[in-house]
Amino acid sequence: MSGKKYVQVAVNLPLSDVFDYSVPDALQDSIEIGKRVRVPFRNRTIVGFIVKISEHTAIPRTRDIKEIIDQEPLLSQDLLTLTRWMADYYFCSWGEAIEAAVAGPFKGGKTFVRLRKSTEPLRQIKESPEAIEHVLNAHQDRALTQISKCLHDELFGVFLLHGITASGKTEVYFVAIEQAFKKNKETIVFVPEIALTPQTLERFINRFGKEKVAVIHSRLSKGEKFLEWQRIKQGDVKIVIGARSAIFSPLKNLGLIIVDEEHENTYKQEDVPRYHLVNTAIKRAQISNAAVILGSATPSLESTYAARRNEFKFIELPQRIKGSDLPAVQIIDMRQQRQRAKHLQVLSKLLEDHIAKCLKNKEQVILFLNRRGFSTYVHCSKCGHIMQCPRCNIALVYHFDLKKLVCHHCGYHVKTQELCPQCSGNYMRYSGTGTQKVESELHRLFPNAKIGRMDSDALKKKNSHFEIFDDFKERKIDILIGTQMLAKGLDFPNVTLVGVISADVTLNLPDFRASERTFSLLTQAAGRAGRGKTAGKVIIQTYTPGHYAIQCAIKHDYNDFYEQEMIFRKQLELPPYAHMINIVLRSKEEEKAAAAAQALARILKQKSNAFKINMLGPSVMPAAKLRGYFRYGIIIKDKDVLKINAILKEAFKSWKVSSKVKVAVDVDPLRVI
DNA sequence: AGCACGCCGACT
DNA sequence: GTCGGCGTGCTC
Repeated sequence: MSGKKYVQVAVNLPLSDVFDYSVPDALQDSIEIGKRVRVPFRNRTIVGFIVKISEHTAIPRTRDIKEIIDQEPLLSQDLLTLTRWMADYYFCSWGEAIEAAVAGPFKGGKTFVRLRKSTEPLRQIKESPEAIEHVLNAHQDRALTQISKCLHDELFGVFLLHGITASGKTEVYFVAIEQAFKKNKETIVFVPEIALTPQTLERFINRFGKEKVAVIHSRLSKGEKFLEWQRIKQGDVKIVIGARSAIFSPLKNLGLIIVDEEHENTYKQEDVPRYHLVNTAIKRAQISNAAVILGSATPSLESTYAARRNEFKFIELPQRIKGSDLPAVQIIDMRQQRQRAKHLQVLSKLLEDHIAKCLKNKEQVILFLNRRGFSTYVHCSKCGHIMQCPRCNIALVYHFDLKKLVCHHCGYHVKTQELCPQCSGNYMRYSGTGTQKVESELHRLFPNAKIGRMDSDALKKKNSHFEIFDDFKERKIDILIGTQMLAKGLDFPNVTLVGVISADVTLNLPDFRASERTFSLLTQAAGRAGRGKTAGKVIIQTYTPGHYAIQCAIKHDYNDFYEQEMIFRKQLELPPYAHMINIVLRSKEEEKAAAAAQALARILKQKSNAFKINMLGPSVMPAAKLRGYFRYGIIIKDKDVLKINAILKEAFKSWKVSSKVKVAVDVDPLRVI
């Protein structure tokens, strides 16, 4: 006869503690770690997760569990361990981390989703297994020798696969997956959301068969997500392809994790828990003794730094697989263009001529501009009034199709008006260039060309991610203009010219990663050119041609860029030399946010006597006002995130934040905005 | 995060 | 008197 049992329950609230509950006799036999329960919480009932079962409790008066929701545990011990680590590292509660790990259809305590046969995510994809000949070149072969050893020994290890664009990284992935499969181990493959196209999935399915592959991404319905989750849980699936959240797939014998385009910023979750997939994937692999392959043509500085310190094993694919050369990159100094023409041009003469030549040769063109809309800046030339977002105080962007001014931060929009709201003068000027203006300029210059636009605005309208890509692939479009989403890993063999309308847009952002972003974007963009038989050409327009991010991109020289950028990072003690923890305090009342930030800073300063905390601020955030909130920030830089988090936890315990002030902690932020 | 409790001013 | 706005504290 066993005694009374207690369970520790984690709840999806920003409360750091777990809560002890007693188990009524009737439920004694069904309690299990990883199951969800309904528990009384003050005057309401909430859903929580059982994380521990014990015979004792330190709590004087526990309340009974009301109900056990699941027949089977929703989360394995491995995933509980992973989420516990996430909570510690990314400064959230265990319950919040677990909630992120629970698949869509189970959110909010939901139990069952009735599934129809028709909701099979891969149904549209035609299976056409071909006998592809997998001839690996010497570099690929060498890469695999190292990875194979790790897979064979079933040991944890991280490989950084630095392969230039079109160097055959995917084939390396495929063979590694096969080797894991031979060991009866499963693989998770991460690709940036945009690459989760039918074309990508087709490659995997043709290689491994529909039965073994599951797909997880945000566009699946709840029913589809449930179906995929269930297939994985039952052990039917050997390969999961997905976006970020696939890291929580309920695989039992995880052997390999592949993160393609590991430098991508979509791998960082922007809301709680603010985890980075690469870091989290490495942790999960460590828990499961699995191998990790991080692949990129432009690895993050963090990853290269880790590789140089032998924390990751470094593998290089320095040649394009078909032997074609990397495209020639030419810079156009827009300062001189400006002197020549009175009017500020969108396209330089040279770029215009090259486009014309391509069109004549029936070749395709991709143009990049990392800015949506038509005019990015609207002001009154009489009184100087600038049209700004009232909630964010940043310039509104004119959208031609909507005839509206739009805030790209918060989505606020107003109809355009003829007269200046300040002086009522009729002198409103529209300046600055967005993708829509480039599109209209192209129509003017090349009236016979078929022109497509690919940015988040265009996608909303088309409601399909792939239609434009398909049209482009089938050559129904001659010139495709788009934002950075166009640069990512896509393969259009008939593209011979890539033009970057302005390399300065990303370079001039108030962001310590601006150079890294620019170099990466330019390199990736250049990689879209000349993937077929005809050699490619890349033209970059810029006002800062001497900048090393641009100069290194021309030379396709990652290492040179790395060395130069690391000097700057070292001087300012920026990542990867230290981790950053960004604390943002926001309030609708500016003084409250400022006061709270100062109070927190004072407490941290006191603690810094004992712990040596390297703290910046409190200071007004670069985007000081956002969505109507005034924002103050404190940045802490340290090599040891867990140590800082422990100190922060202490600080928050001893200090009560006013309910009018909201606090957000972002560990390893991509940008400090 | 919610929600209750308790303290103040203002209004039928 | 009592409605309600807001600061404070607690949730096993």
